[in-house]
Amino acid sequence: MDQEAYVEAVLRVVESIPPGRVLSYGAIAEYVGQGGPRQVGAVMATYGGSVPWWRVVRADGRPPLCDTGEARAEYLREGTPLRGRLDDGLTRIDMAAALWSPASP
DNA sequence: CTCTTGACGCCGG
DNA sequence: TCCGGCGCCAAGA
Repeated sequence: MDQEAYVEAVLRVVESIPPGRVLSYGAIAEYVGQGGPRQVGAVMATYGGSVPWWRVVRADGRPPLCDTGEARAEYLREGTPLRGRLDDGLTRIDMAAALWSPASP
């Protein structure tokens, strides 16, 4: 699998994530079956601008570090399952409820 | 060829 | 919860 195919595979998965749900970098890498979480992150850093990047989160339920606050607004708008207080800037995602599986929509 | 770096992940302390 | 360390894979210096 060449670079372009890998990038497309990753973007395809990210675009297929329904509103209100999320996937972790690791989960995406696992589903694509190539590379690791860091590779997915690298793809997102370059081409993430054209996909719903806020639906891609860390395995521990935190949004990407690069998030400047836009993600939190999206979660509120889409009704993504969150945990804890939302006004403390530490928006965490309820992984158990929000994690989505590409294979079983 | 080696070393550093990164939108990561897991295990302690 | 926060912090640090180590593993991980690929790209760039």
